[in-house]
Amino acid sequence: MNAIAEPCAGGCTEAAERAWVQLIRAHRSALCSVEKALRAADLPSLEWYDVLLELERGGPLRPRDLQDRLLLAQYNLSRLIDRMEADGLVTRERCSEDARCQWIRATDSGQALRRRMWPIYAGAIRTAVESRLTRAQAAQLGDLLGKLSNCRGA
Amino acid sequence: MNAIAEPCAGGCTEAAERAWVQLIRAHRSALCSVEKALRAADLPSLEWYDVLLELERGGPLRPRDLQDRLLLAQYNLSRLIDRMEADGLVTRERCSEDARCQWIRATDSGQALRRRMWPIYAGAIRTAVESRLTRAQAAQLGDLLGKLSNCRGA
DNA sequence: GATTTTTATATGCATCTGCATATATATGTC
DNA sequence: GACATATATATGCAGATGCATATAAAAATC
Repeated sequence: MNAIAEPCAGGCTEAAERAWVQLIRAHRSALCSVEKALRAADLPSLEWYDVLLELERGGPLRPRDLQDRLLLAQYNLSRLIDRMEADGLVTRERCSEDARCQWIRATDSGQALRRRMWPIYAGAIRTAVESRLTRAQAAQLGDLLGKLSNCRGA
Repeated sequence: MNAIAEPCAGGCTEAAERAWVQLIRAHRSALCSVEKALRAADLPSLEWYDVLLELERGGPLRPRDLQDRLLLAQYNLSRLIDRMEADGLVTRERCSEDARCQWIRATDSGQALRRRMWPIYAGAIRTAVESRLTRAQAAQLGDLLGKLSNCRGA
């Protein structure tokens, strides 16, 4: 997943192109620094954080729900849950109404891990965003970006 | 690489957090749709496009230069060039002044491939950005995002 | 109520990624 | 100019990703 620059012609407006390119650069730059910080602190990747957070927020969730909220591909999420389950961070529980589904729940140790991750994560957000934008600019950026999302993970 | 949501506390401002979360969502959503379109058209990933474009723009470049411009990790780029070379899209050429370096050049077939990719790519940019933002908004988004990038690939 | 279609999840396989480290050449220092 | 250090690139290996497809249960259709 990438793409950092391309010429305009028979294509799209310059402004759109620039926004696109910068979106990719900014994302790469920001993500790369958080992931490094997490690894340096011997913590797992952000995906794990996101899953744990959604579970804490939304009570037990089905993989399907996580998939929608996190925009992850189905097969990826399936294996992510495998790994997290193997690490004792979440549990799977077949649900009675619909035997296809299952409830995923964060364990105590999962919640504890998430709390340990947050300071690192927040630090990265401060470095990547807060230190470079005013509050108003950050708010505006959030609004503009909000208009762009909607692809389903798979 | 991910992260889609997390609570604020002992961390960062709400505005920064929201911008962050939306950055990740927007990126995931946008990238996912282009990559799908490219695959559907039986074309390689955006990374390949980016490399080819940089090479066309900047004359022959050293892997090191590409690494900086595309924010790719050194070992990743090294193998990406392997693959592209194997497909006859770029050539490597040891350079005389510094025997550690090499010049990477796009072949004709590389350039042709890039041109074939562009319409798909541009279409994705239109869908992801142009159709959702006014010109002015896109320009503003580009500016704000521009303030966020700077991590080196490795 | 048997058959098709749809939804939820899992998995084999090839490819890609990240990490740590290797190799080879250049540069700086004494 | 020998020796430490820095720069440019490559690679073995483990783990993650994407694709296609499998399984299994629900819902819809007849």
